[in-house]
Amino acid sequence: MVTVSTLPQTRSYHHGDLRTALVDAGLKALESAPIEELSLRALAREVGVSPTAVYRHFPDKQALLAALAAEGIEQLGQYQQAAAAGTEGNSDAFGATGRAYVRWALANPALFRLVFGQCRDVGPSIFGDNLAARLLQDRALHAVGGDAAGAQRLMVQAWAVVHGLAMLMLDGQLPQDDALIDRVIDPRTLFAR
Amino acid sequence: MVTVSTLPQTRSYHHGDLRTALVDAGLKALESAPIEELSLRALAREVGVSPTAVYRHFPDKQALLAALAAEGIEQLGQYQQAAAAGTEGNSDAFGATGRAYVRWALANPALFRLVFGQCRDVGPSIFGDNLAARLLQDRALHAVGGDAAGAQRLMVQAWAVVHGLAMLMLDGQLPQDDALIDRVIDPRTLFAR
DNA sequence: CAGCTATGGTAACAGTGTCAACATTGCCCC
DNA sequence: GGGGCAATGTTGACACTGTTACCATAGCTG
Repeated sequence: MVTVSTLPQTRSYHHGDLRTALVDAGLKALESAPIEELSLRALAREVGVSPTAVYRHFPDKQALLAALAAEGIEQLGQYQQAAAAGTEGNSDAFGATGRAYVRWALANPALFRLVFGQCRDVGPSIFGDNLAARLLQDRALHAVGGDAAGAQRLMVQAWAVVHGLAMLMLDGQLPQDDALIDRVIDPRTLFAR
Repeated sequence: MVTVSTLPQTRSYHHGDLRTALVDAGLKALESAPIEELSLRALAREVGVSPTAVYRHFPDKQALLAALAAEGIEQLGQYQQAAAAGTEGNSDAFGATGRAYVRWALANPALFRLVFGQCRDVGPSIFGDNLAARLLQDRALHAVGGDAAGAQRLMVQAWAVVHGLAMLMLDGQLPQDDALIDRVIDPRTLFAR
């Protein structure tokens, strides 16, 4: 997504596509600042519009944040899907998508936090109906020998490891070390077979 | 900690022990409201003091939050230690402290978030020099057969699972189901031996 | 072209963190 | 015991925030 729309040169009274301009500005802001420092007025200023114009497109700040989070989910999903695509049938597909999850989080800290702080049901969005999700589910089923409950458990365990590692690294509790990611997310040592 | 100090009945100009009163009020506020809704002025109002009196004891809001986080670390550490105490020598000491970690997080959501969002180096505080920590390290060493690097990896993996599960449950991504905690944090299925 | 509706702007309000200047108090030392 | 000083608390103000009520513009539709 992120249709840049940097063409409001016509400086007319109406902006043209304020909504996506705000979302884009928000995403850009989140690249270099934490969520708490994201202000509606600053965004409006950035886009060259009055503070209250935002309210023609979002009922409140929460709604804008939700829109940003939706973009984040989309991007994370695509990133995971891309990571999984290269490893079809590979026995390490599970690990590959997990490492992609963590790397995306480290690359987009504020957006990652926003996604999980703002959205309910991210799980279905990520583990839902897409390539990466089906790969994971298949692999989980194989790993536990066709036991559905066991596969469910394995999925949650995997999600927890990956999410926890990302969070601990984002919060500075663990070094953001690429090699550490590989060492921790290693299906050979992580889960009992 | 949490020395209640509810004895400012003398209504003198000076409060007596404003600092701990503010910390206590902050901890109480975090029991029923998220961090973003915690305001210096509200806290001062609660304690019966002018907004700027806070600045005689904390250089800024960040410092107050840090003090609250320190209390949180203390409490979490004690809770873990208590959980580990009952399982000395037990083969499930590892799992027991992990489940305690998650349960404490669910019981103190805002404080848990504050601890990990505010403090650097929580790891050393928790895995440092205390009963729970030594239990964990011993158990990790035994599990991997005396290999120090392997034990380190196991510790990080365990922390990640536990932290991730707590976060996902706090953020509503997974149901806050007690049975689910037990199912996920199960050393028999979690780590390869 | 008239007018309605979508979109944008102005002014204002309550609330926030923070600073500078002033007030009060408890305590130490002569 | 009294003087003075440092610790502690207060007042007033500033810049900023999200949000609302009301007004202005402009683009589409009849």
